[in-house]
Amino acid sequence: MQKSENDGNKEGSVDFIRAIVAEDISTNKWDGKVITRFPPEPNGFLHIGHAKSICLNFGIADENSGGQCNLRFDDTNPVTEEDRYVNSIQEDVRWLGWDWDENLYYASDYFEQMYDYAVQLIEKGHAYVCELNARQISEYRGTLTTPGKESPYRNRSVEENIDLFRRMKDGEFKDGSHVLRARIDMASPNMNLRDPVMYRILHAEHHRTGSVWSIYPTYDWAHGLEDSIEGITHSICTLEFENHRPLYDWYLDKLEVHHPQQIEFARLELTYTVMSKRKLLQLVDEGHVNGWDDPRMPTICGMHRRGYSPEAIREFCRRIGINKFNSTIDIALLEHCIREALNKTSNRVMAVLRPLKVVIENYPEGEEEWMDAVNNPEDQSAGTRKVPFSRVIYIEQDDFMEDPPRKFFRLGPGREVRLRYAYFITCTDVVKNDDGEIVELHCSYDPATQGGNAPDGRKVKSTLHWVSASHALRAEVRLYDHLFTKERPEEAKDGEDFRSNLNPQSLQILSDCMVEPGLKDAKPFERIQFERLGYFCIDTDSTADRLIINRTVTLRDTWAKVQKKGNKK
RNA sequence: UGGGGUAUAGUGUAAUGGUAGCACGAUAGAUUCUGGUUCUAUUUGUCCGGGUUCGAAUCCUGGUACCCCAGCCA
Repeated sequence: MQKSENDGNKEGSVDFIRAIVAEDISTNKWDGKVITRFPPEPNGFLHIGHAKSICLNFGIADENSGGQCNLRFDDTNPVTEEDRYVNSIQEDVRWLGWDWDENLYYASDYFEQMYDYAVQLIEKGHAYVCELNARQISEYRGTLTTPGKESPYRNRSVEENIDLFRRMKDGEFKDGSHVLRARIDMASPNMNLRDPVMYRILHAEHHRTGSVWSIYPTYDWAHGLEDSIEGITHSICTLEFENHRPLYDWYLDKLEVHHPQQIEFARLELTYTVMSKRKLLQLVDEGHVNGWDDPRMPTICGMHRRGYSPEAIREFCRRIGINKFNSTIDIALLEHCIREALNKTSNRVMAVLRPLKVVIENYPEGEEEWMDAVNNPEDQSAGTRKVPFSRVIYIEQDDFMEDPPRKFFRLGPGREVRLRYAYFITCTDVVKNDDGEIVELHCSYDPATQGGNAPDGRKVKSTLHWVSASHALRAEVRLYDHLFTKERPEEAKDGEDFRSNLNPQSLQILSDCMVEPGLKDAKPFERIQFERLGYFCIDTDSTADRLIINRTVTLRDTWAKVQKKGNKK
């Protein structure tokens, strides 16, 4: 995984972060070491945006000899964090293909040391206990254009601060009554430097430390320390923390401890979806989707269930690059990456989503043949299989038109097409019900075309997939489309929000699908291609007697495009 | 009206003073027992204005636009 040879351009072209790392190695800045970290807060599920960060941090560690990437849970806020998130995050990172070896850490492991650091700062006169309430602190902070006011508690003695801080820790005070603040500059143009809060009182049960602490460090105080304690060399984070860097610098300098280099990059945005934890949570809570692992969600577990492969996600993260400005990636690139990966790796199967019965009248009743079919034309080693053929089969409703337009190559009255791996058939009759709907086709077959080739060399314009009626397995297939109808779901009318752009057709359930019998023992998460339709994945809801299958993504479909264009005219 | 960032085809990303390239998308064609895959071709770009230079996406200068910051969230 050396060098992301960014898409065929000159070798050695790397993103600006990797360039910094390479430079630091060549100058021996950190004794040639590279230690990064992925620091999620265990209060939610990982999504594709996190994958970008994961691939960056673990990727850089992986590409450099002796590199190391820590998985560190930033668990400084007990009221939102839970063990189940710790578990799912580890699962997702591992599934994506990364390994933190022994380097699994928790911010809460450092609570004692952070407390000592805070005492040091107090002793040096750099921190004080403030008894202003939250609203007052906010008022005293001033605004973007006007300086703040100093807290009346700002000039307490060191002794008094030490005593008060200890009592905060010992649980003597109520939530919100006291905070520990850094003593910096209430007039700083950078709001983060206007005496930021370091500790707040929270009588809450922490998922790891239980009730031993009644004060908890804020992110801004804790995060730089965590990196410092772990000896992180390159602390990679997202753009919004750029404004916080001077504060982290200040803490680390006052403490005179190891000082990592922070580098900021832009978070991932994707068209037709939302990425913020808050919005994703809302989708789940309000039932717009069926949980965090709903295959429509951009969560890692959702994409896993949908049928995405880790390789495809990693390739996507490699291709989107790293930058310092907000950009929105076209979801078509993600879809391209999954098609590219699955084309090479997934076995082909025939399945009919919307069955149309076809009776081959000159084929002997009660007879069956097992046709040879190639499992994966892109991979010889995948071998072949046998597919049963008989007198009554199903084809796709879309593959027949009674009055076909010029560009429709498939079956129509009097037309001849090939049944993949089977025979050429010609439509001889169309059977309709009382409502005029087509319910059945009668066809004849040419015995000489067994296997799918005509000895006389005649061609057909199209090849259809099919299943034998008496052999086929029934299945429920879930078709997914973009979760939102707009490229940028946030762009909603006045008084409405992103939910107004939800796509009512993002999930379509087909319950009478027919698939090859070979899928009998398919297991959840198994990925396959249904020929001519798309890539699919066995869903976790699947049981021994009920096959449930997700459509990951369609195949590229030029016929659909032709149709669309026709409709517009 | 404060501070911190950023600007290259439709989208994303290269090019650190020397031919603006690549990918995705779109379009056209070839091949094909998947209207898939593969292959070929076409299309569109340096935010704007000055300056330095033989030569500027790159350096200087003046604008413009967008993003972030006023949680005891991370």
